[in-house]
Amino acid sequence: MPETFPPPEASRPTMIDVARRAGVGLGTVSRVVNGGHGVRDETAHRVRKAIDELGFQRNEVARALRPGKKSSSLALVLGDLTNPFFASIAKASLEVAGQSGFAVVLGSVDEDPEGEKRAIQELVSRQVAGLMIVPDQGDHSFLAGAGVPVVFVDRPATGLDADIVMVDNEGGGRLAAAHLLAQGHRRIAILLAPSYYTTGRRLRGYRRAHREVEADVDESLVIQLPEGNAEAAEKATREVMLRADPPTAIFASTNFLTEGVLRALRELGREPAVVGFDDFRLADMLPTPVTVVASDIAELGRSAARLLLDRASGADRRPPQRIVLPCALIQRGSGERSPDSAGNRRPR
Amino acid sequence: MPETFPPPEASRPTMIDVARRAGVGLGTVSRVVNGGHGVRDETAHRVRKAIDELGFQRNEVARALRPGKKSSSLALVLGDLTNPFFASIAKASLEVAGQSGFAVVLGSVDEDPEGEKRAIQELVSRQVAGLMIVPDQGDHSFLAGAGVPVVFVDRPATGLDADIVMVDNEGGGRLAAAHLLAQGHRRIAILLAPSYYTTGRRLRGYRRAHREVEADVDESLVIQLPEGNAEAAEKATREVMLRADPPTAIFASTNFLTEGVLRALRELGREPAVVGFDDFRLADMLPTPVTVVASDIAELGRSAARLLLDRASGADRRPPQRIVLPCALIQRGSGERSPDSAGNRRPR
DNA sequence: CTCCTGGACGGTAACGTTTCCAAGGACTTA
DNA sequence: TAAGTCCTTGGAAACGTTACCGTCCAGGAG
Repeated sequence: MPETFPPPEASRPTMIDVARRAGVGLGTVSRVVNGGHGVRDETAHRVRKAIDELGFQRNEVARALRPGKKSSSLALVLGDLTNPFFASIAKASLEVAGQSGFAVVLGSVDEDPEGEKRAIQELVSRQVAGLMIVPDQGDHSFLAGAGVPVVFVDRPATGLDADIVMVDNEGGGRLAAAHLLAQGHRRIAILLAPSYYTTGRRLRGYRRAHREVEADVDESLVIQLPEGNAEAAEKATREVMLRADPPTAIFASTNFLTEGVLRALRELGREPAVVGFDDFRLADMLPTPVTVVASDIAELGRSAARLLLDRASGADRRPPQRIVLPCALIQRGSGERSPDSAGNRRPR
Repeated sequence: MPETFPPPEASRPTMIDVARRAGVGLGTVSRVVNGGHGVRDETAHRVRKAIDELGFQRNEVARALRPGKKSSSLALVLGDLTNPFFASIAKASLEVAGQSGFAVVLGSVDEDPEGEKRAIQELVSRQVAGLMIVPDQGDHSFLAGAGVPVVFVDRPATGLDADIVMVDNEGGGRLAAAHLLAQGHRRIAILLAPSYYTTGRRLRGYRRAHREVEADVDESLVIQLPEGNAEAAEKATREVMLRADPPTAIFASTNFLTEGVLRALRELGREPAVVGFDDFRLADMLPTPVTVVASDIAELGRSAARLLLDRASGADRRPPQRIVLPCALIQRGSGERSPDSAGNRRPR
């Protein structure tokens, strides 16, 4: 016979069941579950025994219903998890939250900025204890009255005075450009993903590095891409390298962009110096290992989660914090090519 | 003066506030919010107006408190999000769930199998509507009475008769080995991560491919690694390649293992044929592009989420399903090296 | 011995929603 | 016209927990 699947709901035991079994009042069970202050040892023991026997587990939803009590979940709103950058943030924040018994609810936002707002409000309606947001531009003032602590990650947002954890983008951009300039490069293309706050800062660092050695920036080498993916970078690289006056070096301001640059260069058989922003897996295994400006992305996630947990618990009442993590240059080869070697060279 | 931060909680409006403002009863507001059946258009309109004016948003926690009503969240329990394999699953399931208005609560389990159990029970206590689990071995019978639908992803688990979505591991293993055998390879090492169900099946396919061409398997080339990471694979590869009778080809049964193999080979300057299981970013950009057996990982996540949503809504009452996705061979170069070229060759 | 104090515990009112039931009105049918 | 039916609506109970407010008892002080 066709058995019914799934099996019928077995209702889980509640505190009332525990109280009955232990022969105590409901309030006492609650006290035991929440740390057991003001309960005699012997009573507490009896309650704990009943809990074990029944396999009782507190219903977190009912708990979160009480006023003031937010649920023990943090929300994390970010873009494409397939991007190792976001994945690292997610993993790290998950770890920190988990250590404090907090779960993490994920909201992904590949779509419009309107989708981000919707996702955030959805999460707020789930009474999360705090929000970690990698904002995709746009105004976040609608969160002002939500009564939920917010930490922005990787980039700031307008309309809300909240904590933020980010990377020293300007310093990193400067580091990359300065490294190339120091080797004599004077025509350094920079590829920028559209409208990200971060890339704007990286560009600033790039300009500053030029100023510091009194080099001019050829504005035609500051390339704003229509999209932030590898394909756009590949196309742009192809175009700029085929110009009459190609750059001798390329600074890709994002890990995906770096990938696109490398693809285009392989196809063209050209080898300008290349520095990428953000490290990526296998960067050291490519035909020419890739020099990058890297930072501790995981720490970004960890700091955000820590900060948020402190805010949520009320332990931290300081004005909004601004945590900036340093960047470091990792030299692997692609960024150490001299300007002369940038010309046409057909490998293999 | 030091202003207090964060600002005091602004209590959000409830249905009761909406009812008062619209001059209707509480039940009517609920009906409107849930689709508005059985409410006169004019009344519904008045209620919606009040909702907009107050900026009301349903409290999902209170909603989930009602018996039978699970929260509109799915749980996803998996290992390291930093592994693109898991990240793809997470992203895809997030997308599908989001389209149905479901959030996804993440539980990560890098630790012991005991940690997995704890994480799962935590999520159950949050009244999630369903669980997607990438089980890390071990018995899952403790979920039998939980009354929550479960879908296992990528590998089965014991102790619970639930839906499962996975990849044709045996077929993929066979595909890889057969490809190498067809080119004359007869000494094909296979690297296996420890105790994963999946790698066991891949080994099976490897053996089957050998049987099909009546080739013997040299058992010393079936290498069980102590750990499933790149370092272990690197070490094992070094050892096996330095033996008197090294293999002419290597089949790495996992994306991380493939990476380790490649590192070791680069260091040794040897070039046996290499086939990896699971595609990975930049595989085509390496000095010798890497041939892999790939499957649609995102589809794994999508299927799991779809199945779970159907179960949760009660729309699907069939006995446990078993969805198996196919694998395909992607030839890029590393898997097409002939047995003769496997010898010592120091590139550049 | 009586009164008071304080710790331990039981009971109960919320929290915000959904759902069920009953009531009222309009309309149909005989 | 009376009875019945359907649609709309309001009200109240319930979900499982926490927090508050009593009550009870033991023990100490007067």
